[in-house]
Amino acid sequence: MSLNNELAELFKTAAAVMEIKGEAVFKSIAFSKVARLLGELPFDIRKSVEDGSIDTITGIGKSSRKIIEDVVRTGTSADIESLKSSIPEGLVPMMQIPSLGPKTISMLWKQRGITNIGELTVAIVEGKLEGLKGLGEKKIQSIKDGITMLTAGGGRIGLINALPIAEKLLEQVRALKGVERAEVAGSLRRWRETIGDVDIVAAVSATSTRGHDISRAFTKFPQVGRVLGQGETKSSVLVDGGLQVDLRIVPEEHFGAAMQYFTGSKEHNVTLRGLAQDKGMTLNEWGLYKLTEYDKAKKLTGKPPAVPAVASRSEEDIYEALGMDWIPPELREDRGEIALATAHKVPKLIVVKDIRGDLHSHTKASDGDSTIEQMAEAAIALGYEYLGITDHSKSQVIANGLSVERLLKHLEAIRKVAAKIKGIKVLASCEVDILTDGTLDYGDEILKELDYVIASPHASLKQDPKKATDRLLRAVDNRYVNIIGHPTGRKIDKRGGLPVEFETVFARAAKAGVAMEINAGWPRLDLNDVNARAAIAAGVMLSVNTDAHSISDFEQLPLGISVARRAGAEAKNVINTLDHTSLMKFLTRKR
DNA sequence: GCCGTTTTCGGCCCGACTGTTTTCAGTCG
Repeated sequence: MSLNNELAELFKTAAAVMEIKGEAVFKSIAFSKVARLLGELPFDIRKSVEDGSIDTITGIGKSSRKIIEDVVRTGTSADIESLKSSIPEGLVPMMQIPSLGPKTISMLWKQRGITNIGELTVAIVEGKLEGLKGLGEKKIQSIKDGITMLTAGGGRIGLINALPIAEKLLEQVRALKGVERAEVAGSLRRWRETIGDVDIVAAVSATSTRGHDISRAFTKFPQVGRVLGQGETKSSVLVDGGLQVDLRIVPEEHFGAAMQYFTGSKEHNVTLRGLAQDKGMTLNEWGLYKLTEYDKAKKLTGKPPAVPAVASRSEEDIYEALGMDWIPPELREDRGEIALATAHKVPKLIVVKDIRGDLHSHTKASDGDSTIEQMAEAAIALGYEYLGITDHSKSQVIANGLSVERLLKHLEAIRKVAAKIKGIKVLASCEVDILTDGTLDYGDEILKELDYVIASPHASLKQDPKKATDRLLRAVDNRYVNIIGHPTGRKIDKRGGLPVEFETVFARAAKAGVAMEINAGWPRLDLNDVNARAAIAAGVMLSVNTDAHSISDFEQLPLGISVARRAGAEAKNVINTLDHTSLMKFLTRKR
């Protein structure tokens, strides 16, 4: 784990400890913010400590800075250690249990001596929680269920698995009587790589009283396994497979506000609501309101009041009323997008249709399922101008990598297809392994025979940062290398991949004219959004490819595009939006 | 704990739902 991530974990733990101890909530919020910040920093925090620029990072104050400096210099922080040792270690992981929060954990500890999830499980089974204030039969049951869900590996599921489930449910919701329109919100709308739950917002006409019926009908869908909650405006269920799905029902005039609110992210919304306050307004799931009117009415009724909203019908209205451009959901992570929107400088994000060809694909020659012709025909059907055939190199024995002899024959076969087939340029290339020390799997005398070269790490993905960084640098330096494929080799939920110091690699790649791939194949999505964002900032070109091993794999392109969009990429940042002539200019300028 | 062209002190986002409550605390997103 990188130092940034280690520190992020440290601050996360510290925040949890403070919550359990019941310290001022804003302290733990501040530490949570520092944790998130560190996890997303595109550079090594060590550098900021050394050159003093840590002072300029908003969110890191005096206390956090001391903790970070201590850890950088000595490997540990006395402040954090004493905080951690002030409560039993096992209490912190209990925070992961759904429906169990800091207050209850603290009570369980003080009144029943429970200090970890195991003891809690035993206490429930033995009926030792009875008689505790606020813990009735149902609450205990929901804690029990929460533990089961957590230990079953519960939590987030992959984007690729959530998409079809959500699509089906959306269709069913739209078909319900009284529903005027419905859309998916939440992290799925933001295309996060993993999804905690699916959020669906449904609009009913302003005069409709069908909220309850719709809510009820939703909980009766055939794929619903369990109903977690059901109200007039909101229902939560678990569908088969354990995924939580929330439905919110709002009058149509509040649809935009509800979509904005439930799309999140939470951090984006918190910042936005702070901004609304600065402007004398308040923003909630019902709309944007003038604070004076809203407060006055709320004091009278004690409830969210029915005063006219400044904006609520569409998201565009809300952002506009706050003085900014509408922000694409993929950017709503509080990573600077609100400042951009206020300055009217929101990037015109790349879309799937901008892509003119795929530069990473496999055939039967190595470990693909289809022939060169089949892949080319599929690419034509997608409207592509070009397709790069990039089978594996000789070290990928498991993937039937090509020996030099087989490669030369394969190149001939590709060129034969290229000459014959109309309507697409088929490029003869290869996905060449970047070996452990950064040398490539073929010598230059072979590489120069290829139209271009994509070089990727496949094995030895547990190197230390220095070795991993040098490995990629050496590949970037090769005069024939044009693209670094899936630069870290990570697989979502399976392995972390190489701990590359990307600041260094990106600087070199920008200078050398080497593109970095966003591999759209699940579960790679590599580079990820944060690294791709840093690449763009460093002036590096990206290449979004599917790494297709069969013609159906081309369909995964939207996943890669979503990563590019989350990184703030425009078409001009991605080489395979170029027409064929411009692309070849890019690919040959190093030679 | 962090922040500041209204503030170095006094703020800091907001509502729904649940359960166990006779008016609210805890949790969640």
